[in-house]
Amino acid sequence: MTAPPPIPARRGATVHSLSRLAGVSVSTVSRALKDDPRIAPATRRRIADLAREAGYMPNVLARSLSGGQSGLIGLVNGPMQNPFYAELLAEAVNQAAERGQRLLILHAGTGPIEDRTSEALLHYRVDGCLVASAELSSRAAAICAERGVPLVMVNRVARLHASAVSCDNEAGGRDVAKFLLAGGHRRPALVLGTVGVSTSDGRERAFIARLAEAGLRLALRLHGHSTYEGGHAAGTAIAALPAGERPDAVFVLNDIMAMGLLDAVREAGLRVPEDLSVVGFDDVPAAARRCYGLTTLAQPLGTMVRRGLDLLAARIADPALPDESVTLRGQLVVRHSARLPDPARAG
Amino acid sequence: MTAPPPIPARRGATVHSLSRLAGVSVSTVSRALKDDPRIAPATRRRIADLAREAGYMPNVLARSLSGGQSGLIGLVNGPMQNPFYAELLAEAVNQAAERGQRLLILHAGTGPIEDRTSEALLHYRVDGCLVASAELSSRAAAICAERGVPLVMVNRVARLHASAVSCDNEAGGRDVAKFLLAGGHRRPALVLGTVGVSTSDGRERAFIARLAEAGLRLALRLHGHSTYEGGHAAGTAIAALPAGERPDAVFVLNDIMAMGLLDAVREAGLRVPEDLSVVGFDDVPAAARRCYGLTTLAQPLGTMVRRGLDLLAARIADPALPDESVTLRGQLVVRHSARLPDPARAG
DNA sequence: TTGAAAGCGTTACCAA
DNA sequence: TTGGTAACGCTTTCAA
Repeated sequence: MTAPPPIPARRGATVHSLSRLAGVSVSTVSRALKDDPRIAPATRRRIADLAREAGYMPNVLARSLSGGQSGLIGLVNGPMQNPFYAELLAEAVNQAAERGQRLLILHAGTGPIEDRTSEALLHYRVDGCLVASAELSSRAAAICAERGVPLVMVNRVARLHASAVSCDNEAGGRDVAKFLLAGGHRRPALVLGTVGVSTSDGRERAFIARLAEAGLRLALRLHGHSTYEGGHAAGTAIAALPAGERPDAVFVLNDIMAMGLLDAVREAGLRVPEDLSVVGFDDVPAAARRCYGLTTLAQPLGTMVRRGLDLLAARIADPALPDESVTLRGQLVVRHSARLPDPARAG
Repeated sequence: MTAPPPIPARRGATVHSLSRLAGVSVSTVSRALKDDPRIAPATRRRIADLAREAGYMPNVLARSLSGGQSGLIGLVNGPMQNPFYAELLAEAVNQAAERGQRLLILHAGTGPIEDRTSEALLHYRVDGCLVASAELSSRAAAICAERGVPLVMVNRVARLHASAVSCDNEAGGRDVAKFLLAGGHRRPALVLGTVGVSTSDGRERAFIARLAEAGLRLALRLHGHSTYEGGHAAGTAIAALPAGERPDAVFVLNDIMAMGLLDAVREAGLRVPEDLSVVGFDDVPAAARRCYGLTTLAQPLGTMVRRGLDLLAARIADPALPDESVTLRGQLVVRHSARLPDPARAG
């Protein structure tokens, strides 16, 4: 009868077990593992080999406990039914991974954030947090500031205790107005999303201001939820207007609503852009599909995320850095949901 | 000259600082904070108050170091351009939050998973991991098994060292075949997504088997990337076929491709469903939009995620539990992208 | 009902 | 170039 085989170490290798195997101290192991130049190359290699064989996996939780960073970036995201947020998430995940950081999703949805959620941000000691949706409560933001957890708003205007990166909403609103005016539209309407979204203000203000310069006023101003359904409802309402009162162009403040609106007005029998021009904002991938062909103001999402992570990284390295806002210029992508400028007139 | 005000504790309250404030030991604080019945109610309340005032935030990293769980669930997700994965993510985030767990996103994209990514799973000591996309390398899976990290495949068939929850792909394929046959289609085609996706096999096999029972064979079998563009390319190819060789129905194995295919065949001038019936799989939200009106086999995504988290929770509690596969029945959602069964014939 | 102390895995400072 | 040791914040066992 043979002795039973030794039970393999269930809990994996640690710097401790490696130090015993290598016959060196834990500090040497720790240093060797992070390629500290002070460790003799031979020792370093030996430990690296041992670590590989043993299937050593550093415990980042322990590492961050010991003064370091967690490598965790929090993300407070908007509703994933909106492809803009889906894309934002994808960008953030991939770009963070390139920097050796991981995304902890704190929220992905509409509506206010539960207290439990905003606290998780602190519980998990994220190194920083990207906020792309419904405002974090000011209390949560204040706690983050107090604790030195940098916050960066993405596609949201700056707030107290947070940096921000967003599209130049004023320029965007103005560009859309200019484009619509050049197209000869005389009865422009505006469709806004969920109230209280900070980016809407700039877009609306600049849009209206530019119209005013041309002596025009808004023919209609509607509010809806920032969803496909919200846009659909707005479109149905517009299509139901008597022809004389109907706007000849609509600026919809985000693409997901613009798509809903487009479907609704077409269902109602209106032709786009002959009867109604539609312009969106965001340039989500689906906007390019033939069944939408949406003219829209593209946000430079990849760059926004990159700059957001940059701001975060800088503040993680030096928490004393002041809040900073960066504004990126978007670009009008012309497709066929809006009447094109008359060459004769524009010429 | 006044003494400078004391610098506030920069690093937040800890069980230690609270114990000093309350004049009790750290163990008492620790216990009081988790409502241990052994602590006198008065003490408990006093400590709770102190904790609130001090803005105490437990450090879950430290907690999990000390033998507990991290509360972190890993997610290896597919490309977010596919609304199916966006929805899956949203479900997972919200349902995990209800269970007091947070999602660590390890991957969100197409293509193989980098080693760094799959290792992060171990580095962060996730309690378990949901895998919804491209296979984790077998090596990673083996390590997880060895380390006792439960894995649950979602919308993927079971693999070694992992539980799984998926839609009944066989039943789904059969249901679609039955529906198409009842609609009088005689030249059915199949469009598959990215090769090697484990769920495709069952759908295809059952679809073909049911056709065979009716004496029919596949008129065409195409492969593409599981993207809108992949579907679009397939649609273009089908529309380019001479009318005599063209299939009269296509079963597209996922909705994102079905939408691309739908747009492509319509662009090419075909009428759906008069010239071609299209049936998808998944039932993503956009499938219901008027411009698609896609008949598709709906996956019970909410339930799939729920059962997935259940499987995980059970294995976190008892790592000795054997792997388990759960199969959920999907449901055909009939819209107007496919010719309806002839009532007389279906009689 | 409460306290003391060990331990979780790492890092970093101070010696050697 | 390497080792010892004290944190980091929390939980838990064992005593009292």
